[in-house]
Amino acid sequence: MLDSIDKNLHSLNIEDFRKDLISWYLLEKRDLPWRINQDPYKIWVSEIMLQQTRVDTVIPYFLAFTEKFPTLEALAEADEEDVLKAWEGLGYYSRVRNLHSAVKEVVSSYGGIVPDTPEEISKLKGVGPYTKGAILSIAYNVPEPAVDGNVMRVMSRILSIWEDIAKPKTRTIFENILYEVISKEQPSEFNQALMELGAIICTPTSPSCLMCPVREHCHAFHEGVQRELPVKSKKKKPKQVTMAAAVLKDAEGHYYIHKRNSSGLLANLWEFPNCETTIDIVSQKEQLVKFLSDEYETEAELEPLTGTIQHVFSHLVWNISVYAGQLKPGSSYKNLVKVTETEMQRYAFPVSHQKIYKMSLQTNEQ
DNA sequence: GAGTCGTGGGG
DNA sequence: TCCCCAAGACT
Repeated sequence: MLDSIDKNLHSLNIEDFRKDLISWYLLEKRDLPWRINQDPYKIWVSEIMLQQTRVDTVIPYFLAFTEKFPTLEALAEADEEDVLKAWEGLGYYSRVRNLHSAVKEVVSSYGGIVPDTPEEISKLKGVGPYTKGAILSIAYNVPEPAVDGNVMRVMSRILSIWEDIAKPKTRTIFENILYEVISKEQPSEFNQALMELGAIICTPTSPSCLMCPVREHCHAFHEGVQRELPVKSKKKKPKQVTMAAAVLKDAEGHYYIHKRNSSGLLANLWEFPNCETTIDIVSQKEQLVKFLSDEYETEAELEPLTGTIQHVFSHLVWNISVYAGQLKPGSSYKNLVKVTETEMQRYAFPVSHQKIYKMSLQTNEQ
Protein backbone atom coordinates (compact mmCIF):
# COMPACT_ATOMS: atom_id res chain seq x y z
CA MET A 1 0.00 0.00 0.00
CA LEU A 2 1.20 3.50 -0.76
CA ASP A 3 2.79 5.33 2.15
CA SER A 4 0.45 8.34 1.98
CA ILE A 5 -2.61 6.09 2.05
CA ASP A 6 -1.19 4.09 4.94
CA LYS A 7 -0.46 7.32 6.79
CA ASN A 8 -4.00 8.67 6.32
CA LEU A 9 -5.52 5.31 7.22
CA HIS A 10 -3.70 5.23 10.54
CA SER A 11 -4.70 8.79 11.32
CA LEU A 12 -8.36 7.75 10.92
CA ASN A 13 -10.21 7.13 14.14
CA ILE A 14 -11.79 3.91 12.97
CA GLU A 15 -14.08 3.40 15.96
CA ASP A 16 -15.59 6.89 15.65
CA PHE A 17 -15.82 6.62 11.87
CA ARG A 18 -17.83 3.39 12.12
CA LYS A 19 -20.09 4.81 14.81
CA ASP A 20 -20.79 8.09 12.98
CA LEU A 21 -21.40 6.27 9.70
CA ILE A 22 -23.67 3.55 11.04
CA SER A 23 -25.65 5.91 13.30
CA TRP A 24 -26.40 8.11 10.31
CA TYR A 25 -27.38 5.11 8.21
CA LEU A 26 -29.80 3.72 10.79
CA LEU A 27 -31.58 7.09 10.89
CA GLU A 28 -31.51 8.05 7.23
CA LYS A 29 -31.56 4.81 5.24
CA ARG A 30 -34.09 4.58 2.46
CA ASP A 31 -36.98 2.11 2.56
CA LEU A 32 -36.05 -0.27 -0.23
CA PRO A 33 -37.93 -3.48 -1.02
CA TRP A 34 -34.84 -5.67 -0.57
CA ARG A 35 -34.34 -4.29 2.95
CA ILE A 36 -37.55 -5.85 4.31
CA ASN A 37 -35.75 -9.03 5.43
CA GLN A 38 -32.45 -10.84 4.98
CA ASP A 39 -33.57 -13.57 2.59
CA PRO A 40 -30.24 -14.47 0.92
CA TYR A 41 -32.01 -15.25 -2.37
CA LYS A 42 -33.67 -11.84 -2.55
CA ILE A 43 -30.51 -10.04 -1.43
CA TRP A 44 -28.73 -11.89 -4.22
CA VAL A 45 -31.32 -10.89 -6.83
CA SER A 46 -31.17 -7.27 -5.74
CA GLU A 47 -27.37 -7.17 -5.88
CA ILE A 48 -27.28 -8.58 -9.41
CA MET A 49 -29.93 -6.13 -10.58
CA LEU A 50 -28.13 -3.20 -8.95
CA GLN A 51 -24.89 -3.86 -10.85
CA GLN A 52 -24.33 -0.73 -12.95
CA THR A 53 -28.01 0.10 -12.56
CA ARG A 54 -29.82 2.83 -10.60
CA VAL A 55 -31.97 2.06 -7.58
CA ASP A 56 -35.02 3.78 -9.09
CA THR A 57 -34.72 1.61 -12.18
CA VAL A 58 -34.29 -1.60 -10.21
CA ILE A 59 -37.22 -1.25 -7.78
CA PRO A 60 -40.09 -2.15 -10.15
CA TYR A 61 -38.05 -4.98 -11.72
CA PHE A 62 -37.17 -6.37 -8.29
CA LEU A 63 -40.80 -6.35 -7.16
CA ALA A 64 -42.04 -8.05 -10.31
CA PHE A 65 -39.17 -10.54 -10.44
CA THR A 66 -39.51 -11.70 -6.83
CA GLU A 67 -43.26 -11.96 -7.23
CA LYS A 68 -42.88 -14.14 -10.31
CA PHE A 69 -39.98 -16.14 -8.79
CA PRO A 70 -40.56 -15.89 -5.00
CA THR A 71 -37.97 -18.48 -4.00
CA LEU A 72 -34.62 -19.74 -5.18
CA GLU A 73 -36.28 -23.03 -6.13
CA ALA A 74 -38.93 -21.25 -8.20
CA LEU A 75 -36.25 -19.45 -10.19
CA ALA A 76 -34.21 -22.63 -10.59
CA GLU A 77 -37.19 -24.44 -12.09
CA ALA A 78 -38.25 -21.61 -14.41
CA ASP A 79 -37.80 -21.60 -18.18
CA GLU A 80 -35.05 -19.31 -19.38
CA GLU A 81 -37.50 -17.67 -21.79
CA ASP A 82 -39.62 -16.49 -18.85
CA VAL A 83 -36.57 -15.43 -16.83
CA LEU A 84 -35.27 -13.30 -19.69
CA LYS A 85 -38.72 -11.77 -20.15
CA ALA A 86 -38.68 -10.67 -16.50
CA TRP A 87 -35.34 -8.97 -17.19
CA GLU A 88 -36.48 -7.33 -20.44
CA GLY A 89 -35.33 -3.71 -20.61
CA LEU A 90 -32.96 -3.95 -17.63
CA GLY A 91 -29.87 -4.57 -19.76
CA TYR A 92 -26.69 -6.58 -19.24
CA TYR A 93 -28.62 -9.76 -19.88
CA SER A 94 -25.74 -12.10 -19.07
CA ARG A 95 -26.38 -11.10 -15.47
CA VAL A 96 -29.68 -12.98 -15.39
CA ARG A 97 -28.44 -15.94 -17.41
CA ASN A 98 -25.59 -16.30 -14.92
CA LEU A 99 -27.98 -15.87 -11.99
CA HIS A 100 -30.29 -18.53 -13.38
CA SER A 101 -27.38 -20.90 -13.87
CA ALA A 102 -25.97 -20.17 -10.39
CA VAL A 103 -29.32 -20.70 -8.69
CA LYS A 104 -29.55 -24.13 -10.30
CA GLU A 105 -26.04 -24.82 -9.02
CA VAL A 106 -27.10 -23.88 -5.49
CA VAL A 107 -29.98 -26.35 -5.71
CA SER A 108 -27.85 -29.19 -7.04
CA SER A 109 -24.69 -28.64 -4.96
CA TYR A 110 -25.77 -26.79 -1.81
CA GLY A 111 -29.25 -28.18 -1.11
CA GLY A 112 -30.89 -24.92 -2.12
CA ILE A 113 -29.07 -22.89 0.55
CA VAL A 114 -26.99 -19.94 -0.67
CA PRO A 115 -23.46 -20.69 0.57
CA ASP A 116 -22.09 -18.44 3.32
CA THR A 117 -18.34 -18.67 2.75
CA PRO A 118 -16.26 -16.47 0.42
CA GLU A 119 -14.74 -19.53 -1.27
CA GLU A 120 -18.03 -21.23 -2.11
CA ILE A 121 -20.07 -18.18 -3.06
CA SER A 122 -17.30 -16.90 -5.35
CA LYS A 123 -17.58 -20.04 -7.46
CA LEU A 124 -21.12 -19.12 -8.49
CA LYS A 125 -21.53 -17.59 -11.96
CA GLY A 126 -21.93 -13.83 -11.89
CA VAL A 127 -20.74 -13.47 -8.30
CA GLY A 128 -17.59 -11.36 -8.40
CA PRO A 129 -15.64 -9.64 -5.61
CA TYR A 130 -18.31 -7.00 -4.94
CA THR A 131 -21.36 -9.27 -5.00
CA LYS A 132 -19.57 -11.82 -2.83
CA GLY A 133 -19.02 -9.24 -0.10
CA ALA A 134 -22.49 -7.75 -0.46
CA ILE A 135 -24.35 -11.04 -0.07
CA LEU A 136 -22.13 -12.37 2.73
CA SER A 137 -22.33 -9.17 4.76
CA ILE A 138 -25.97 -8.23 4.16
CA ALA A 139 -27.54 -11.70 4.27
CA TYR A 140 -25.18 -13.46 6.70
CA ASN A 141 -23.47 -10.63 8.60
CA VAL A 142 -20.02 -11.81 7.55
CA PRO A 143 -17.36 -9.03 7.72
CA GLU A 144 -16.36 -9.06 4.04
CA PRO A 145 -15.81 -5.76 2.18
CA ALA A 146 -18.17 -4.92 -0.68
CA VAL A 147 -16.29 -2.48 -2.88
CA ASP A 148 -18.43 -0.86 -5.56
CA GLY A 149 -18.20 2.54 -7.23
CA ASN A 150 -19.81 4.26 -4.24
CA VAL A 151 -17.34 2.77 -1.79
CA MET A 152 -14.33 3.69 -3.93
CA ARG A 153 -15.63 7.26 -4.29
CA VAL A 154 -16.35 7.68 -0.57
CA MET A 155 -13.12 6.09 0.66
CA SER A 156 -10.98 7.88 -1.93
CA ARG A 157 -12.27 11.13 -0.43
CA ILE A 158 -12.07 10.04 3.21
CA LEU A 159 -8.45 8.93 2.85
CA SER A 160 -7.45 11.22 -0.05
CA ILE A 161 -6.56 8.39 -2.43
CA TRP A 162 -5.55 9.50 -5.93
CA GLU A 163 -5.33 6.13 -7.65
CA ASP A 164 -7.39 5.77 -10.87
CA ILE A 165 -10.56 3.92 -9.84
CA ALA A 166 -11.21 2.93 -13.47
CA LYS A 167 -8.33 0.48 -13.28
CA PRO A 168 -9.30 -3.00 -11.99
CA LYS A 169 -6.22 -3.24 -9.81
CA THR A 170 -7.31 -0.21 -7.78
CA ARG A 171 -10.29 -2.08 -6.30
CA THR A 172 -7.96 -4.35 -4.33
CA ILE A 173 -6.41 -1.32 -2.62
CA PHE A 174 -9.81 -0.40 -1.23
CA GLU A 175 -10.57 -4.01 -0.29
CA ASN A 176 -7.38 -4.23 1.75
CA ILE A 177 -8.22 -0.97 3.50
CA LEU A 178 -11.76 -2.07 4.26
CA TYR A 179 -10.74 -5.37 5.80
CA GLU A 180 -9.32 -3.12 8.52
CA VAL A 181 -12.04 -0.49 8.61
CA ILE A 182 -15.19 -2.63 8.33
CA SER A 183 -17.20 -3.09 11.51
CA LYS A 184 -16.78 -6.66 12.74
CA GLU A 185 -19.98 -6.36 14.80
CA GLN A 186 -22.21 -4.74 12.15
CA PRO A 187 -20.73 -5.54 8.74
CA SER A 188 -24.15 -5.46 7.06
CA GLU A 189 -24.96 -1.96 8.31
CA PHE A 190 -21.41 -0.77 7.69
CA ASN A 191 -21.29 -1.86 4.05
CA GLN A 192 -24.76 -0.57 3.28
CA ALA A 193 -24.02 2.70 5.08
CA LEU A 194 -20.95 3.29 2.94
CA MET A 195 -22.94 2.73 -0.25
CA GLU A 196 -25.90 4.75 1.03
CA LEU A 197 -23.58 7.65 1.84
CA GLY A 198 -22.16 7.51 -1.67
CA ALA A 199 -25.64 7.46 -3.19
CA ILE A 200 -27.16 10.26 -1.10
CA ILE A 201 -24.44 12.54 0.30
CA CYS A 202 -21.03 11.77 -1.17
CA THR A 203 -22.26 12.00 -4.78
CA PRO A 204 -19.94 12.13 -7.81
CA THR A 205 -20.11 15.74 -8.98
CA SER A 206 -21.36 17.86 -6.07
CA PRO A 207 -21.07 16.12 -2.70
CA SER A 208 -23.17 17.53 0.16
CA CYS A 209 -20.28 17.78 2.59
CA LEU A 210 -22.13 20.07 5.00
CA MET A 211 -24.68 17.30 5.57
CA CYS A 212 -22.12 14.53 5.79
CA PRO A 213 -21.99 12.57 9.05
CA VAL A 214 -18.30 11.70 8.58
CA ARG A 215 -16.90 14.95 7.20
CA GLU A 216 -14.69 15.40 10.26
CA HIS A 217 -12.95 12.17 9.24
CA CYS A 218 -12.60 13.24 5.60
CA HIS A 219 -9.16 14.22 4.30
CA ALA A 220 -10.55 15.48 1.00
CA PHE A 221 -13.02 17.77 2.79
CA HIS A 222 -10.32 19.23 5.01
CA GLU A 223 -8.11 19.81 1.98
CA GLY A 224 -11.01 21.15 -0.11
CA VAL A 225 -10.40 18.64 -2.90
CA GLN A 226 -13.61 16.58 -2.63
CA ARG A 227 -14.61 17.63 -6.15
CA GLU A 228 -11.29 16.42 -7.57
CA LEU A 229 -11.82 12.91 -6.19
CA PRO A 230 -12.08 10.19 -7.14
CA VAL A 231 -9.66 10.12 -10.07
CA LYS A 232 -11.31 8.22 -12.91
CA SER A 233 -9.91 7.95 -16.43
CA LYS A 234 -12.56 8.21 -19.12
CA LYS A 235 -13.36 5.58 -21.69
CA LYS A 236 -13.31 6.02 -25.44
CA LYS A 237 -16.30 6.90 -27.57
CA PRO A 238 -18.58 4.10 -28.77
CA LYS A 239 -18.29 2.89 -32.35
CA GLN A 240 -21.03 3.91 -34.80
CA VAL A 241 -22.79 1.08 -36.68
CA THR A 242 -25.28 1.50 -39.52
CA MET A 243 -28.00 -1.15 -39.67
CA ALA A 244 -31.36 -1.98 -41.27
CA ALA A 245 -34.22 -3.97 -39.77
CA ALA A 246 -37.35 -5.47 -41.34
CA VAL A 247 -40.67 -5.91 -39.56
CA LEU A 248 -42.06 -8.70 -41.72
CA LYS A 249 -45.74 -9.66 -41.69
CA ASP A 250 -47.80 -12.03 -43.79
CA ALA A 251 -51.37 -11.75 -45.06
CA GLU A 252 -52.69 -13.30 -41.82
CA GLY A 253 -50.90 -10.75 -39.64
CA HIS A 254 -48.19 -13.04 -38.31
CA TYR A 255 -44.78 -11.66 -37.46
CA TYR A 256 -41.44 -13.29 -38.28
CA ILE A 257 -38.78 -12.99 -35.59
CA HIS A 258 -35.33 -14.33 -34.87
CA LYS A 259 -33.63 -15.57 -31.70
CA ARG A 260 -30.15 -14.17 -31.19
CA ASN A 261 -27.03 -16.20 -30.56
CA SER A 262 -26.53 -17.73 -27.11
CA SER A 263 -23.40 -15.70 -26.45
CA GLY A 264 -22.30 -12.14 -26.94
CA LEU A 265 -24.39 -9.02 -27.33
CA LEU A 266 -28.04 -9.36 -26.24
CA ALA A 267 -27.58 -13.13 -26.06
CA ASN A 268 -30.74 -15.26 -26.39
CA LEU A 269 -32.98 -12.26 -26.90
CA TRP A 270 -35.41 -11.99 -29.82
CA GLU A 271 -35.22 -9.46 -32.62
CA PHE A 272 -36.64 -8.46 -35.96
CA PRO A 273 -34.45 -9.65 -38.82
CA ASN A 274 -31.70 -7.13 -39.33
CA CYS A 275 -28.21 -6.69 -40.70
CA GLU A 276 -25.35 -4.26 -40.76
CA THR A 277 -25.29 -2.17 -43.94
CA THR A 278 -23.08 0.39 -45.56
CA ILE A 279 -23.90 3.99 -44.84
CA ASP A 280 -25.19 4.35 -48.43
CA ILE A 281 -28.84 5.25 -47.89
CA VAL A 282 -29.79 4.82 -51.55
CA SER A 283 -28.97 1.11 -51.63
CA GLN A 284 -29.74 0.27 -48.01
CA LYS A 285 -33.14 -1.25 -48.68
CA GLU A 286 -31.70 -3.48 -51.39
CA GLN A 287 -28.94 -4.59 -49.02
CA LEU A 288 -31.60 -5.60 -46.51
CA VAL A 289 -33.65 -7.50 -49.10
CA LYS A 290 -30.56 -9.40 -50.20
CA PHE A 291 -29.72 -10.24 -46.58
CA LEU A 292 -33.24 -11.50 -45.91
CA SER A 293 -32.98 -13.72 -48.97
CA ASP A 294 -29.47 -15.02 -48.24
CA GLU A 295 -29.85 -15.53 -44.49
CA TYR A 296 -33.51 -16.53 -44.18
CA GLU A 297 -34.50 -17.55 -47.72
CA THR A 298 -37.40 -15.14 -47.64
CA GLU A 299 -39.17 -13.41 -50.47
CA ALA A 300 -40.30 -10.08 -49.14
CA GLU A 301 -41.67 -6.79 -50.40
CA LEU A 302 -40.42 -3.86 -48.32
CA GLU A 303 -42.12 -0.51 -48.10
CA PRO A 304 -40.15 2.72 -48.30
CA LEU A 305 -38.12 3.71 -45.24
CA THR A 306 -40.40 4.09 -42.24
CA GLY A 307 -37.90 5.88 -40.04
CA THR A 308 -34.75 5.41 -38.03
CA ILE A 309 -34.05 4.67 -34.43
CA GLN A 310 -30.81 5.03 -32.55
CA HIS A 311 -29.68 2.80 -29.74
CA VAL A 312 -26.68 3.60 -27.60
CA PHE A 313 -24.77 0.82 -25.87
CA SER A 314 -21.76 1.19 -23.63
CA HIS A 315 -19.30 0.50 -26.43
CA LEU A 316 -21.26 1.01 -29.67
CA VAL A 317 -24.16 2.86 -31.27
CA TRP A 318 -26.72 1.24 -33.53
CA ASN A 319 -28.26 3.54 -36.12
CA ILE A 320 -31.11 1.42 -37.45
CA SER A 321 -33.26 2.14 -40.50
CA VAL A 322 -36.67 0.51 -40.10
CA TYR A 323 -38.52 -1.07 -43.01
CA ALA A 324 -41.99 -2.57 -42.77
CA GLY A 325 -42.58 -5.40 -45.20
CA GLN A 326 -44.84 -8.17 -46.45
CA LEU A 327 -43.72 -11.77 -46.70
CA LYS A 328 -44.89 -13.05 -50.05
CA PRO A 329 -47.43 -15.95 -49.96
CA GLY A 330 -45.65 -19.29 -49.94
CA SER A 331 -42.27 -17.81 -49.12
CA SER A 332 -39.93 -19.82 -46.93
CA TYR A 333 -38.52 -18.29 -43.76
CA LYS A 334 -35.59 -20.42 -42.63
CA ASN A 335 -34.33 -19.73 -39.07
CA LEU A 336 -37.19 -17.32 -38.41
CA VAL A 337 -40.12 -18.08 -36.10
CA LYS A 338 -43.67 -17.29 -37.17
CA VAL A 339 -45.74 -15.86 -34.33
CA THR A 340 -48.98 -14.04 -33.74
CA GLU A 341 -48.89 -10.59 -32.21
CA THR A 342 -50.05 -12.11 -28.89
CA GLU A 343 -47.43 -14.85 -28.88
CA MET A 344 -44.74 -12.28 -29.55
CA GLN A 345 -45.47 -10.60 -26.19
CA ARG A 346 -44.07 -13.65 -24.37
CA TYR A 347 -40.58 -13.17 -25.76
CA ALA A 348 -37.92 -10.79 -24.52
CA PHE A 349 -36.73 -8.13 -26.97
CA PRO A 350 -33.99 -5.56 -26.49
CA VAL A 351 -35.30 -2.02 -26.11
CA SER A 352 -34.07 -1.11 -29.59
CA HIS A 353 -36.36 -3.73 -31.12
CA GLN A 354 -39.29 -2.67 -28.97
CA LYS A 355 -38.81 0.74 -30.55
CA ILE A 356 -38.67 -0.84 -33.99
CA TYR A 357 -41.96 -2.62 -33.35
CA LYS A 358 -43.69 0.56 -32.19
CA MET A 359 -42.42 2.42 -35.23
CA SER A 360 -43.85 -0.22 -37.54
CA LEU A 361 -47.27 0.14 -35.87
CA GLN A 362 -47.36 3.86 -36.55
CA THR A 363 -47.12 3.28 -40.29
CA ASN A 364 -49.87 0.67 -40.26
CA GLU A 365 -52.30 3.21 -38.85
CA GLN A 366 -51.73 5.63 -41.74
C1' DG B 1 -5.45 -5.14 -18.77
C1' DA B 2 -8.45 -3.69 -22.01
C1' DG B 3 -12.63 -4.76 -24.26
C1' DT B 4 -17.35 -6.54 -23.89
C1' DC B 5 -21.81 -6.24 -22.09
C1' DG B 6 -27.66 -2.17 -21.73
C1' DT B 7 -30.29 1.24 -20.40
C1' DG B 8 -32.35 5.57 -18.82
C1' DG B 9 -31.56 9.64 -16.22
C1' DG B 10 -29.24 13.91 -14.96
C1' DG B 11 -25.92 17.82 -15.07
C1' DT C 1 -26.69 18.17 -27.08
C1' DC C 2 -23.46 15.54 -25.15
C1' DC C 3 -21.23 13.18 -21.75
C1' DC C 4 -21.05 10.66 -17.66
C1' DC C 5 -22.89 8.04 -14.93
C1' DA C 6 -25.16 3.38 -11.60
C1' DA C 7 -24.74 -1.35 -5.67
C1' DG C 8 -19.60 -5.09 -11.86
C1' DA C 9 -18.45 -9.53 -14.01
C1' DC C 10 -16.45 -12.01 -17.63
C1' DT C 11 -13.11 -12.89 -21.34
